[in-house]
Amino acid sequence: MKTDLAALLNPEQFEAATAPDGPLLVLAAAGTGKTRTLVYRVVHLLERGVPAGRILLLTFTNRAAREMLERAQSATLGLAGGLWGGTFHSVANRMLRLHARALGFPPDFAILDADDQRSLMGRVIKDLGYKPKEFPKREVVLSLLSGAVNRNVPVADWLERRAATLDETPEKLLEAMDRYQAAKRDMHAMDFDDLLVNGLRLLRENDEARERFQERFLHVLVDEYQDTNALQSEFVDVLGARHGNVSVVGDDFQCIYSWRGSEYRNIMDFPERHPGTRIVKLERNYRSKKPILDLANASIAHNPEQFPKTLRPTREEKGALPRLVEVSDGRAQAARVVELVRENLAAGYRPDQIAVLYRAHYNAVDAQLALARAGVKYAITSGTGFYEMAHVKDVVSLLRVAEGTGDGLSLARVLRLLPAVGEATADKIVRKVDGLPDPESETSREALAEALPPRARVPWSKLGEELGRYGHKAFPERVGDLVDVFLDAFYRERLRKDYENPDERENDIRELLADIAGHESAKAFLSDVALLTNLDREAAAKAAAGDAGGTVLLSTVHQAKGLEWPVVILIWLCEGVFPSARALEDRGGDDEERRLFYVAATRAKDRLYLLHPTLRTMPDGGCFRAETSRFLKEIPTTLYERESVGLDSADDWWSGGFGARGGRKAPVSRLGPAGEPSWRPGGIRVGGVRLNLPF
DNA sequence: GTTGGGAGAATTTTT
DNA sequence: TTCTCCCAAC
Repeated sequence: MKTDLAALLNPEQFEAATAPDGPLLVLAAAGTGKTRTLVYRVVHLLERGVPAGRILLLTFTNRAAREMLERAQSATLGLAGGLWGGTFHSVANRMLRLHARALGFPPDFAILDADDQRSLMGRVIKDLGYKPKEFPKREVVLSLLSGAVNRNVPVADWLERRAATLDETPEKLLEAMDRYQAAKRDMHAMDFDDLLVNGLRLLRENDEARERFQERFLHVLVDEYQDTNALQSEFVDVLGARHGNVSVVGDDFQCIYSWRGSEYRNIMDFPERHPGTRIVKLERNYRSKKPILDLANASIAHNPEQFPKTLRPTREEKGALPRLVEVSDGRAQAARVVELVRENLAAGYRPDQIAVLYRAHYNAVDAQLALARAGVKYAITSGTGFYEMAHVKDVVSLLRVAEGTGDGLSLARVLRLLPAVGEATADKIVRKVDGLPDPESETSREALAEALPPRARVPWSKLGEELGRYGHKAFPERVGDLVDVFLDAFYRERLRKDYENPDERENDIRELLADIAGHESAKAFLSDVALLTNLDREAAAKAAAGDAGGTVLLSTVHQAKGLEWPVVILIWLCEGVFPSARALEDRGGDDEERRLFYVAATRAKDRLYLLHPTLRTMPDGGCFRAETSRFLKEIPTTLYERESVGLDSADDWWSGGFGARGGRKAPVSRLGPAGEPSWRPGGIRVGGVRLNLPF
């Protein structure tokens, strides 16, 4: 029985979902059922008889891919099995694993995450003989390189364009970048950008691979197309060239990734690059009440150069005006957030119907603290993901060594965990064993042990013996055994010495083991561990928690994209924070920040709160006046109501009554709390998301 | 070469 | 507050 799409979709959505073969561009404003339409297009294709294996669905987050696949799967009673869906990075990864040799890589090439990239670049710069202060920071060099790569521009040209911002000659920068690229190649490793670059190169240069995938994918569908960069749009074009069935969905208003090379012009140029494109516009908003849309529309109207588009509300019930809340400073803001959360809970909303959104992770600190103290359950999407945490990466490196897929980096990482072994010793050994010891060979292990300082030999031999047995045990037990020995031999002690929360970290490792056991094999886990993000673990953790009402979510606006909540509390609407001062330095930065504000506002269904502190405190304890965000000032005052919470409501912290902190009548120059963390946070961790309490 | 203490800086967004 | 870097002592 076929799904009755006409009954489920409005006429425009229906047109998009059931459009005949050929290129299709769906311009979908926020909350107009974009994802729904794309899901039902997949459903339509499947029910029309297109085999799932011949459909490719590209998204920007794994979460989006998973959600869409699940929905398609249930709508078609399982027809969607075998459909390829995922981020550009993960799909490229999948293709590269199948054809790695064609590009001179082994199929089990490693993927460097941001942290690996940093250390590799740091090493390159050091090897070139620069002292840390003589050369731009490794992050700067990496981001320049990435900027060029993602725009598909020669690095030299890109450096020339950025000449004004450079502290070093292009020649020296290029030298460091070349060395970095060569080092990756020597290690048979790719970084995130390489997945895109090499994925595209594979399709362009390797006839077999190109034929295979072009033929295979009868339909290519792309979500959030406005966020594609030069590499990604070409990737789509090449894949779709054979059958010409490329369906893309996007909203130029919501392009918020141009800092990493996204080109919203891709979406405007799509019809030119794909002659015969059918264009469908979705403008009926099903999400937000009218006052929220009015505010969002008024804000985005300040941006030049967009496809003209107006969100039309379908929810005609009279909603409350968005409320602008002025507070004295970050702590008062946090207190107000708690009150607003409580008010809305009292009004009948569940915790998971409320979100607190902000520009940057660190903006969440105050609110987090206040919610924790108030006993409100919340979850937070933090900056460092589970798989990026040092102790998790230590274990992953160990696994790489055991599986024999390790490179010098992972061996060095494991060795450095031994007592009395530092960078130099580890490097010496890695060079000696040429990056890859044979864990099964006793002589190889002994040779390695000889190079170790005496203190490290006993712990190493314990681990070495287990490594020797590793290959003879079954998965996943062998992983558990290995990690147990690793912990007992020396790692537990290391955790105790280096960190304040060794037990929590050991728990993370147990969690990691459970995760690994959920995979088909250790190798399968290793091949995509770098691509797993904290968002992926979110749903799993939520399901595991099994909370009926869920939790209030704290999130950056970027990570909130594509999601919606009845109640949205947007904080830190100050000049320099939102819009971010750094972002404003870039060309078009103002526009992009405004799009980000638009995304934030359109997450709200019923109620939108816009908070802005009038004071900002600095890390050193000083403070200064914070200008109201331009995004608030440029909106007609009739579009929101104003509530002022002056210093009086912040009096409690002033007099020390703020929670159990034990107040101090602090002068303005020292607002930082001075108490010790004697309480436990009331929040939960979501997936890899850790509560990093600042004190 | 390693380790630990102390000084100084610091906060954009993500695959 | 934490992170990073630098320097002196083992």
